[in-house]
Amino acid sequence: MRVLFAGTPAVALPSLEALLAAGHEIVAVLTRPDAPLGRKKVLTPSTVAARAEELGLPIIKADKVDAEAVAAITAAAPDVAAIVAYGALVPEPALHIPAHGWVNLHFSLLPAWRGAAPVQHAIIHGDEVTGASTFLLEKGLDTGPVYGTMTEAIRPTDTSAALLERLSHSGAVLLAQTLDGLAAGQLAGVAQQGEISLAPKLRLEDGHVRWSDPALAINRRIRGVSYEPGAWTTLAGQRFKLGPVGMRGDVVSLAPGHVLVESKAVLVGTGSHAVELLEVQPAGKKIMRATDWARGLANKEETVFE
RNA sequence: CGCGGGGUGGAGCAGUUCGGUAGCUCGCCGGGCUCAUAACCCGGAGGUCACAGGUUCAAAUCCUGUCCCCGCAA
Repeated sequence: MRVLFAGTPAVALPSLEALLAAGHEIVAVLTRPDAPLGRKKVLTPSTVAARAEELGLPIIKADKVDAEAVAAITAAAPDVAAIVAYGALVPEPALHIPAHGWVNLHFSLLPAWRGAAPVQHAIIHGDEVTGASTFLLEKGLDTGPVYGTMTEAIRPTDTSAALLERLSHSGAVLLAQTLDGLAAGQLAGVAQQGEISLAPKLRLEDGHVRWSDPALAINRRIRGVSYEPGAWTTLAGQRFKLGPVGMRGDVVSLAPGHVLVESKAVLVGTGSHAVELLEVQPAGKKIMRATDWARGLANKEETVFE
């Protein structure tokens, strides 16, 4: 089929590759415009744009599907649009350009975790299983009929970044299969059934660790917000970033936020038992092992996170 | 010129206010103790103190400029 591929970040890349490998004709790639990246604000093309460039595919750069984008898409005359983490909503009129509509690869088992950050919310919520779904895009947010799903176990140490990486590959296979099914005319969408939950985009504040929370909740929150927007606490009023932590159920006497430096481990008290810090990043410093950070601490006994 | 922190042996830091050739906790190498060890004891290697210029008898430390890293904000 003639496919319009819409996607922006690295997580969309496996899907693009899978569709090409499956023999679909990518008539155009819709992606978000180059954005300033990092402190130096270097204008950088999206991951998808960069790859599409290499492949010599026609690229449509738009931060939203406006009249100009609609014209470009129409001109490309796709039979179907495949959309994976494009980064903006597709307005109603554009949904009807391809005969088969827009097929979205979403990283949850719909109707669970509708929204921009399904993987993150699944981890924070403590789900043991998640997955990916392909469905027909319609006006409502992630509400369309589902074409196919695949499941993926959430490992106890999974960060959103790691889980999303796995899902981006397994989901790509699902997306390719879905398009194959549509091309063969053998696939019909099924209305979403089950408990609905919402997964709005995470804010910086979502990464703020509350030490009075139970260790398990803290562990999940940190993994859920890693790599973006990142977990943090404060130390002496300054931002202190946290990598995933280990669980130390044997230490229950440490007050929330208080730090205990052992010879080979750095522990922090929570509302339940202690957690072990593994990688940390104090303000103004590079990311470092928690044990290294603790080595340079002036007064270890008085170190308390707010 | 958005605000701020920082560049000191392999790692994390102290020392910079009040100049006088470098210290702490580790790691590493060798030896010892031990059934054994991430524990302990003894010894050792390793640093042009980011870079350049300046002041001075003398600069990690004072002055000027440059590069790089990071937190915040956008």
